[in-house]
Amino acid sequence: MAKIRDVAREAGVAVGTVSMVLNHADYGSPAIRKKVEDAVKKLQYVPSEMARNLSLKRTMTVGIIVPTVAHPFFAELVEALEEALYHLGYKTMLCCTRQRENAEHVFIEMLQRQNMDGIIMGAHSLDTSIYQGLKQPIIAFDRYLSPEIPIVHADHVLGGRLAARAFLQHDCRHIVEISGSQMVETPAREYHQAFNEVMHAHGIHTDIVFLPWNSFGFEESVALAEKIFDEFQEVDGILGSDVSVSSCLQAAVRRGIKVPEQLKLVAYDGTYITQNGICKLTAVRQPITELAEVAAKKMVSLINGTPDELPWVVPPTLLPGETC
Amino acid sequence: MAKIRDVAREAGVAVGTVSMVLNHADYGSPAIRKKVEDAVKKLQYVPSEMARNLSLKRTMTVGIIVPTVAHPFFAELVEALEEALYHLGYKTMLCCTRQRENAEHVFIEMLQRQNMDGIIMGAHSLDTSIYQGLKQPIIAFDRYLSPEIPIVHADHVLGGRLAARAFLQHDCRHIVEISGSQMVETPAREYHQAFNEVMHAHGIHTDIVFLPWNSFGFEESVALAEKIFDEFQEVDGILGSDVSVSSCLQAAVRRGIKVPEQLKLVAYDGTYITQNGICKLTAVRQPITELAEVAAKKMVSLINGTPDELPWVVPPTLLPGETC
DNA sequence: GTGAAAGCGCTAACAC
DNA sequence: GTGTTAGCGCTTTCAC
Repeated sequence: MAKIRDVAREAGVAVGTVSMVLNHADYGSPAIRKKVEDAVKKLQYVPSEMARNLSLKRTMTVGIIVPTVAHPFFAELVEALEEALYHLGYKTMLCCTRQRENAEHVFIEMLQRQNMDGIIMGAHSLDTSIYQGLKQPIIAFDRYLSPEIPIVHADHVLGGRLAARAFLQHDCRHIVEISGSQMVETPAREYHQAFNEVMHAHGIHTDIVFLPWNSFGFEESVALAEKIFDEFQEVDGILGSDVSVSSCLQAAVRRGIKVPEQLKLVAYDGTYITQNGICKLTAVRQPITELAEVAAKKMVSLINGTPDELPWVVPPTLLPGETC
Repeated sequence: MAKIRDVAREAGVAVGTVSMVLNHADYGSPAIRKKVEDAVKKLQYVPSEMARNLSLKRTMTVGIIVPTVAHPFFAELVEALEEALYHLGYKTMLCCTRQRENAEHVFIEMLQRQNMDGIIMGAHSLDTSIYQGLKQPIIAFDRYLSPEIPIVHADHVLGGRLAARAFLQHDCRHIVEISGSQMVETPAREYHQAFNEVMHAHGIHTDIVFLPWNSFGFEESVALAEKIFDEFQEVDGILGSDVSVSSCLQAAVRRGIKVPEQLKLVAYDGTYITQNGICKLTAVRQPITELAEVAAKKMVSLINGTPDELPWVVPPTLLPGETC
């Protein structure tokens, strides 16, 4: 493996010159540049990123922590983040914590070891104390981790109102809301509050049921759907995440409940699964791509210490469908 | 940020001693070890991974290239790989190529720059020439990339026969197979061959339709499902990937076609979506977790130059369901 | 067992 | 402009 010294020798210039030519497009005379480039080609020289990292004290790598990637929302999120980071010149390190609770500690430690320039945290975290006093850049995605950690999220108050507006166009009397675990501190909780406010102002009854902690599989969701139909016989509207609501749709089909005639459904998230089921689900779409772009850009700003003016909150939209 | 020199000074020992104590559990007297450990704690010393990498010429990082992560199969695969690599002490770098064709070049270059110790390649690749003459460890996942690149995959011949056996228990006369693009060189193609052999031996008619190149969305799959029902009115069995077949199931429900009475369905992959739809899909399950473990272990063996005896091919199983 | 010192390969400041 | 050189922080050989 050729190193920079070999290139310098081959080109008949100094090491520093090679480095400058390679890293600064406006350095050196055309003649010198050509000599260096020829030498690089001849020796098939590829600079060592590790040495570069050590010298520059950065890795151009951002870590993403999510509970799982086998879930439509996180899958879209991770893909969008990876894409956004890539275009900003950053690589993506992935950590899925669902199967091992301690993994986030390890990942945070990796951040400290400077293996990564920053972390975008999209996983639930019960123990937020690890984040206290961390100097390195962290951005939370739709999670309250600690007062100092900035957080990117959709405008869930608007989201809740959009969902409410959808239901209000019809004549629902009893709406069941499916929520994530109460243990998780997330802004997403606000959409239920905003939704309830509107519904109660209109005298509509709402019940709320909770998914278990750290539940991202379909199994729990299917089970919960069945339970809802068993417990709330008179339910005529359901609001919940894509996965929850699509499970409800399927359960409804199995039970011969007609959607949207007897039951209205609104999914919160609007990932690809709302568009490709038995029918298109009416959904509040979280602007995942935009959120990912904001998170990525904010992260780069944080790393470079160059603040930007991007808003931390992005508005969701209503995706019309056939279920409400 | 404390460095190793500070720790050495604090502990009253030499730099080399600190390094040895930290990296070799059996080095040094208990007294010395304690002195070092105390100093580490006092200074909150965290070793720099970058410096370590440069010295050791390795990164303990493996890259994973997939077309997308917003697809059940790849989502499960990536998660399983990340998990397996984690337990082997490796970090996971993620690259999704669906949205940018050139990304795999960049990733391969990163491999050369020693940013990663190896790559597990799960993406399609039309231009396999980049892989020629690469010295660094690459493992292909269910893809033929180049003769020298080893490949981990399920036993698709067995998979095809399992699918055939499922259909043969019923009285199908006309089966449509949905296949990935013909442009992709993958062992997975073999399951169609094996399946056809058995079916034709039993005098059963089969047709095959192809998904477009690089198609991993549900949209294409839904469109194809509709097309199949339009074109092949007398179809009474469908075999294809999870996504394709679940799209067919939904299209069938919309058209009032009774499953399994009028139409038998077998999904090839057996990801979580086969278990949580309108009904459980009968499926040939690719052993994703095992495949990921094999790939991860093989990768580590390749990196360390310590060959193992694990088989490269893992048998699939039949997941009983309600659709065949 | 311990300390000094030579790398690992690159970057950038500093003289020429 | 160009060449020299001192780091970046750690690992590990090699004398003591």
